[in-house]
Amino acid sequence: MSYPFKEIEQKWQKYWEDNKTFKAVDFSDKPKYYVLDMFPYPSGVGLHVGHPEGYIATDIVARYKRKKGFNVLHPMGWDAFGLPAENYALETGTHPKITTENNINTFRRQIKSFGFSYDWDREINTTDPKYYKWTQWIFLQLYKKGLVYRAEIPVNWCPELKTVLANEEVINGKSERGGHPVVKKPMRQWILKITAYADRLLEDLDLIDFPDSIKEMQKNWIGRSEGADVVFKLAGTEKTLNVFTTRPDTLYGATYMVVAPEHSILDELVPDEFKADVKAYKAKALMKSDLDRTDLAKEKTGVFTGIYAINPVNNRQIPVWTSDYVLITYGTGAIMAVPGHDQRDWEFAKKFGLDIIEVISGGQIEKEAWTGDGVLVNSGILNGLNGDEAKIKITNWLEEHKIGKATIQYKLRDWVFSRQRYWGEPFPLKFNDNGDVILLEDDELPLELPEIKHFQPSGTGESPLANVEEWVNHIDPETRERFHYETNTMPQWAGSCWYYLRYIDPDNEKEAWNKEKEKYWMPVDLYIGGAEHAVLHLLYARFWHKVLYDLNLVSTPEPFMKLVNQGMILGEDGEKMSKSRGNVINPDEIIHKFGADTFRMYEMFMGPLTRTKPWSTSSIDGLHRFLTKVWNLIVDSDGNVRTDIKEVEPKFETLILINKTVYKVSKDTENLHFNTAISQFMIFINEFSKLSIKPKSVVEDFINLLNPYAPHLTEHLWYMLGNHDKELSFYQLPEYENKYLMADNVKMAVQINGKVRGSFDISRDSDDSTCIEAARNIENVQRFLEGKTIIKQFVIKNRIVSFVVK
RNA sequence: GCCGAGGUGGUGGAAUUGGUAGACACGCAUGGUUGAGGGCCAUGUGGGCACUAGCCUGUACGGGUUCGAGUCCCGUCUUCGGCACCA
Repeated sequence: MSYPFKEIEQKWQKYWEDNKTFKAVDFSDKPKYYVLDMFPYPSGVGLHVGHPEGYIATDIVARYKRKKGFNVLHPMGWDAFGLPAENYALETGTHPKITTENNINTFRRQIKSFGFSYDWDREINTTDPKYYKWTQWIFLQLYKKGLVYRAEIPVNWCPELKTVLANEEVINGKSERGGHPVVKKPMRQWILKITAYADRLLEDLDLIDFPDSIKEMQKNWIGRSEGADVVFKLAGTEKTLNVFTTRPDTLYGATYMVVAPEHSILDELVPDEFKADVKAYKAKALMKSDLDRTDLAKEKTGVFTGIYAINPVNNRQIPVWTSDYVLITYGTGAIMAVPGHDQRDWEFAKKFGLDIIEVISGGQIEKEAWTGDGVLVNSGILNGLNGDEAKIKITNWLEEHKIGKATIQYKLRDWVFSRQRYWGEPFPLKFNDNGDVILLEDDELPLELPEIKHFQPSGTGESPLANVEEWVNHIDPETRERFHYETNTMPQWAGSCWYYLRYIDPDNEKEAWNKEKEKYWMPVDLYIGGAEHAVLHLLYARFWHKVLYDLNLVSTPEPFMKLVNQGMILGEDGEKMSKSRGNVINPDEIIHKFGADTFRMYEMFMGPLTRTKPWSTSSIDGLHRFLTKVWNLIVDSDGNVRTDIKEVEPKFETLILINKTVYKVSKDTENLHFNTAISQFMIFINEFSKLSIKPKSVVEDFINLLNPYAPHLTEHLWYMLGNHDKELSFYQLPEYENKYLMADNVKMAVQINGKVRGSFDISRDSDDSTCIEAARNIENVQRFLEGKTIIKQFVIKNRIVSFVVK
């Protein structure tokens, strides 16, 4: 059995599109609700079943909220810059623009087949010059605010492919394509000063409702740690060596120092007899690929530099080593090593025979470093204090002597914002022959990508744009001054950092968005997408938003109030879906066979939205059966409304059933517990279909309630039932009445020593003695009470009568 | 190694503040409808003993608190996600 879903779904999708049913209106007396999906990258393989999971969830919420009286903004667009289209162009010569357009058309068609209530008039595309004009404009605002700089940064250079690779293209130190070795090579890059916002990105996590795991990941990524900077004098020179430490309390235990192989003192101060060793070590460390680094993680390496530092607290001379376990990118690129109380330093000291001194009691430092708490020993002025006291005392001491101060360090690094690629936003700036940076004026935007035919990298690591002589170089027609454009482009994150703002005012040609509209729609109330964007996208977008907030361009400190990650959908074999495993499910086929409404309900019924769960094609039958039952409840075999649906007053039990359903579905929908809401729909149908006469008002309430989940079928049935004045999508949802939620009778269980020995029906809120009386009357209960002494008896209202016996 | 989230029937999964574990669905079994198949309807379905009322046992494993634990506490194992020498 089935029902004519194909006709119904086509009919209503066309109706909604023709009538722009779901157009979001700017400004309204109604409260607003902004529900956002992470927009997709339109890949060549089309939509897979994981994509729609989040989209279905947001669509149910959007439709639900609309029917609860909210003015809903629910948009969709395309994050279309990126590597795959460019790599495809390299292989086939097809321009990324063409590929992108084709892919978008496929994605749009597929997404529309689900009947989502997007306002398609707000569709955006990050590769559209009308869109990236404003991405460039925002970059200029960041630049003018002093948040952009250029620096030599090591990038992933693949000599074989003659190109620079993104981190995600490097797997275990080799290129994803071809498996060629990848090395670090310094190149000049544009960098955004995200570290300037580290503290606020951290603190403001408190303002937003994100999953704990995501907050935790962002916290770790930002990696704030409190400690102190300490200045060490170097023996025999006026130079000093600065370190950052989180354990200033262990300063007396510092027996040597380590600098990163890239540290500048290695170029200046190494005595001649050590130069060769140090140079060799540095060369080896720099040549190391990522693969080697992780492989060698266990065994410490390093060389003595011949330099000595002086521990300021005890004037002890300690050797300075260099080792790649100290990172140039964190802190000052140098550490004071306290082998007694840091495991890495301990291992290094053991290997190279350096002194290990105990300064915190409690451990056995001959066996391993002691990182726990304890009382300070062998520590001069700190002896006898505990760790926290010692930290404060020594930090004050350092500050008094002007050789240190309390500091906060972040793991977060500035954001390398350029890519040596064609298919991205060009930077809105140019250079004159002196190399000065000249920002483009607003009226020169967008700086469009030139049309090109060859996408080969230049061979020097520059982007393919470097080959386009006529685009790169130009001469000012008036001043005859020569300029050249930047050939790097922006990373894929750029467009997705602010797209949620463009939806608010997508056609605005004068400004990125209108401020009044921004004030009306922002912030995003609910944002749903995959957990793979836990850190980067969400952190970058939050960063841009905060900058825009400081520039008074947006009205909220955070862009997304509530974030939910949908779980991954696995193949039927419980493995991740992939072409190679052959377990990929094509949503087109499922919709063709069962219809969009069935697909929507199935994916929501599978389990909690946030959990990973395997696909099961046979389970879809159950949902299709359910919708067919709904159809058959109302429509007879001739296609007419059944005659047992009558305009009669519902019986009390029927009112209980529908009110319970309204209550449960409303509550579950608001909490995104779609699976249990659907279960309640099924319970309703199973009970209700037993009635010989079906009250029309109850049928209508049910159809109304089901609408956000199965919009096509319900819209159709609603119309069949004779409601022609307006779409069901705009009817208010039914409300429940409390008096029907509490049944008059309750079923209570009887426990003896905690085991259930029977149950009985009794009127709600009966007093304790009545309940005990009823419980004692049960035969099986009597059997267990016989010959026993009752020590205790009590009643949990409307639930349990409990006897404790001996 | 560290951080985070999980572990409930053959399967996906339900279970207010601790209060009748397994809702709902898939699958399976039996019966009905049908020329047959499919579909649909009915009944049953954690394991075990009785198979009628009922009893024992059971939510990764081992302890504990409680009249009562999937839920709370301690320990262990395990799966998934993230980070990875961050001083």
